[in-house]
Amino acid sequence: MGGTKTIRSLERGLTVLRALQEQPISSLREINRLTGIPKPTLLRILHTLQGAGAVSRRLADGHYRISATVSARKPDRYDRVAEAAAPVLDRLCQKISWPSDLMVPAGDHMEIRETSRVRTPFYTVFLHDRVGTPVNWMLSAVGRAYLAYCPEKERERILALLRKSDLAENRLARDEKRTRQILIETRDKGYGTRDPTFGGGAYGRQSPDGLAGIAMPLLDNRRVHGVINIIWSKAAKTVEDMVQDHLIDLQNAAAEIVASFRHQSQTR
Amino acid sequence: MGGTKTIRSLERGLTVLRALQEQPISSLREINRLTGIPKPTLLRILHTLQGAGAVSRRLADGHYRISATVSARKPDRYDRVAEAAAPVLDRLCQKISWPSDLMVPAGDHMEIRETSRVRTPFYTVFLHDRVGTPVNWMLSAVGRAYLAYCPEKERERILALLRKSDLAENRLARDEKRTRQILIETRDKGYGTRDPTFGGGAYGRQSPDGLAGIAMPLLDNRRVHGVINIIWSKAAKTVEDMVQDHLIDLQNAAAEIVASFRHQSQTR
DNA sequence: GGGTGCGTTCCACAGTGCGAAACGCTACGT
DNA sequence: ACGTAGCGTTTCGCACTGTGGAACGCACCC
Repeated sequence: MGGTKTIRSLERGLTVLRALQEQPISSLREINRLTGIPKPTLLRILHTLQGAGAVSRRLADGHYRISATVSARKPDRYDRVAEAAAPVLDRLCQKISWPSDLMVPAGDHMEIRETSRVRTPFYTVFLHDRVGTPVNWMLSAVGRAYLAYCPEKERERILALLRKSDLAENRLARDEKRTRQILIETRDKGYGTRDPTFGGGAYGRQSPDGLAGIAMPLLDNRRVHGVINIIWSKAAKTVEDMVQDHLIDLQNAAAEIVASFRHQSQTR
Repeated sequence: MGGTKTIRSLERGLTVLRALQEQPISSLREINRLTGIPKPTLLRILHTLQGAGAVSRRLADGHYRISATVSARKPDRYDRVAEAAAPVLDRLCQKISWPSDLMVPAGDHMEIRETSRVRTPFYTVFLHDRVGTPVNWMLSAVGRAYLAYCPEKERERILALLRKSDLAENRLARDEKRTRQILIETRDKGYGTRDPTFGGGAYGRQSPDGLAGIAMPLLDNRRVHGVINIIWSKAAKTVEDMVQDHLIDLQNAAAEIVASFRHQSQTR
């Protein structure tokens, strides 16, 4: 056992992996606390693990995330989507300068799981929302895109949940006719847009965020793994112009995410 | 990405892990071929991985085996048992000088999945059989122990299979009454023993191996994960003496294997 | 008994990993 | 607006760790 020499740097690398298995998303500081390894060394280790595809970084806050192909416990389904989405959203943001989010269902709201908001030059505009921020189903571009494309059974379950809600922003769910029409329109266009009255977030936000967005489902064989969007200052550009210029990019991004997600699933 | 330095030794360690994920049981030579890393370096890496619990060695031939807690694809159920059994069988062999096997079901026969045969001083006596060697169900100590303790449904399935067989050594399965009696006796004793006519192996072996054995199921909550035995030269010791001296050790070993196997399963 | 294929050990050298300290950036508080 | 605290990142010189060719030991096979 301890007879021949062991390689310290490798031991420490594995220590980091084990720490990340217990806490799958961690900041540098947390990994440092967990492992006791000095931060400069950790940085080198994490760089190496990243190069080997064993960890990736969350765009939103730079936290380190263990890759699904390494993690021992089976990861949350949406974590795997987030991992696949991160590099694609990053590239998209480099290209079009406006940021994107990945949103996933979370009960009576959607929530942000990944975002390239910090990667845009104008990022101060987008600071309100972080990973985990709840977003309304019925009024948001992302919610509408999801509902329009998800399987009927799932849609019914979500709508039933919303109908029970007393919140003003969920009231629309009770108007079955208008709901249906909105979803049909969404499918016709091929992307989701905000309700004109919607100012971002969920559970009634104080002040509107002044943003606009278009949203596209991550459609994979009739299942929807989440939604990605493009968001921008309402003042800077009309929805029509954005669609004209970049809908195709959003579509490509969605396709790419789904493809790499499916590839990753195969290996497992 | 490549901006900051990466740690070569860690990269290579991960390379080895990936190689082992593709080929979960490999000799040093094979890993060398797969990775291109020189053998002395590999030895150090594998030592380190072993110390971290990421790989273990097969007793039988020293091959390296990726640990179930690291392997990306879900491992064969019995591979996990073998991994848990290896160190226990090793210790047992150190203690009592006679070797053991771990046997698992494999259709119309059982098969050796792990063994401490090479670890005993007298190991030339036991060289006939290796990992993968088939062993008869009805006549062997291990087969009888398994059948005596496995769930009834499974037992019926196996016996039905054997009744269809035309081989001489499976004929006993058609004698329902005697079969039942043998299993009852086995349960009464608490361990399996060979049929007096049995000379080892399966599918009719040329010459009897001159060994005797006692066998104990790896019983876990009504499921049987396999069987372990102790084998020795028939000439050296009677079954009674062996039971007297070491049945308790065999029982302890079985319990220990099941415990560590369950622990390992929890983590996953 | 010589040959072959592997695993393992040795050892001298060079490059690699190391971490304290300094730096930069953002968020907060006042 | 300014100061402070908390993190992530970069620097840099030193020590030591990882490296791999060569030699060894051991089974196994002609």
